Amino acid sequence: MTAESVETRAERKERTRRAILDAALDLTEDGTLSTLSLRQVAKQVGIVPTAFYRHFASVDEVGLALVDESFASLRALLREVRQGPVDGAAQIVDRSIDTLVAHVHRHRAHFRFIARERAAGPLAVRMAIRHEIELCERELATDLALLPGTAAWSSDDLRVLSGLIVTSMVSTAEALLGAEGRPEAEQQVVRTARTQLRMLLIGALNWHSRT
Amino acid sequence: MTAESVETRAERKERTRRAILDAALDLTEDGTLSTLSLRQVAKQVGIVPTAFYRHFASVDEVGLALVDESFASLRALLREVRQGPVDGAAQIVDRSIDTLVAHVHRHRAHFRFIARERAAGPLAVRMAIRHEIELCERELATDLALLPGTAAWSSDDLRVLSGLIVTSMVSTAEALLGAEGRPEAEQQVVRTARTQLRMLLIGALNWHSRT
DNA sequence: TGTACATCAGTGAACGCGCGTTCACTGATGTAC
DNA sequence: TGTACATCAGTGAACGCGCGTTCACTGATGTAC
Repeated sequence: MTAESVETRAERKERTRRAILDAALDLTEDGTLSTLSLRQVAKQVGIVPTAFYRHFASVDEVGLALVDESFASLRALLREVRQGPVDGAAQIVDRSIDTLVAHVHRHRAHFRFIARERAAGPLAVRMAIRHEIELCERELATDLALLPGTAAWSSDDLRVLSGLIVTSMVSTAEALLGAEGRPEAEQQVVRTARTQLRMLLIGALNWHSRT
Repeated sequence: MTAESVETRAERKERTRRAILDAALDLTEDGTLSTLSLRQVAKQVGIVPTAFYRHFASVDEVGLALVDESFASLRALLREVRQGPVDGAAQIVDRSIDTLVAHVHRHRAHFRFIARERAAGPLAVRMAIRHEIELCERELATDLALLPGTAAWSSDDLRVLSGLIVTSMVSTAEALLGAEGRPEAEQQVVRTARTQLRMLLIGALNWHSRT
């Protein structure tokens, strides 16, 4: 047997695992994790239902793996935005939203999954998602502290602003998913998101002068 | 038979219908509408599964009825807030949030239901909820137009601000649900919500002077 | 290199269970006369 | 007021179906010698 024609047992196993994750992501598009059946997944993957157990102990465990995956790519996105130049507020806003839009396009299934399971998933999955979002808020708060103008802010205020921005971005992502396939609706969502973020930043810039 | 001991057939039927709605609301607490089975509901109500069909054609129809109910009480809330005096911004913020907190306490099950089904419910239910939230945004935009300082705003900007406020309130409601039974966590949510709304309003008040 | 054994991803039959939905029914409530 | 009939909320048996999970298995891949 030639070197390229073989696949080790571990590689085959990994391929099946991937296929299970992809199938779960795909089948979750209509319905939620808790309506997803192990047998449906197995059927789509092309294995017998019992073979599922070689990879995961339950469907919930697949959910947790998908949460990890989704946020791994989301954190990559945030790192990207963060490494950009710190120019004017308007540029930061535009760049952030453009990056978000591109990311939602590339990882639509993951975003859909998170949007659904965040509210309706199994308890363990909901907790995992909540935790990841909190991490995002905390990281953003750290970054905000480095911006000019926030030097005198309390850490509470930084967290509040960070939470507000994250909430707005999450709802923008959800709106983008809702506008799928309708470019004009998507453009409207983008315009709205831009204005929202700018309003937020103006509120923030005027914050301490007012309180 | 004495007049008070009897119940008309229509009254009995209405009572069973109510019991079905309550059971659905209760059983939906863990899981979502789509994992809720007609037989579970019937069992909790104390009727035989087939009797369910005398009241609803499907579980989804129960969901739509619950959406109606939830937003009926929510609109009553909004009317209440709206009829209050138009005093300072800080007072409006405090009053709005206090009213929201009280309402979430009184209608916890309904809010949970909406939070879940908004993201994960059957298509018809998701659409109904989205529509109701849009109505709220539109009504709020109309009210905002009457406030001093927004006279020169475009209707687009009014809608953006309104959307931002509604999004923030929805996420506050969700956070309140998550803080159930932990008063100190709830107080934290309330403080955060207050600061968020104030930041938003400061952004709004400085909006046209900056753009 | 060749052989003997271990590992383990995937198989397939079988199980008991709760599901939505059908159907013909019952008997109390309501109504027309 | 009394009677005869209509209505209709709730009954209960029955159906076929997909579900998660068990178990003993197979046979290709991996490893020790």
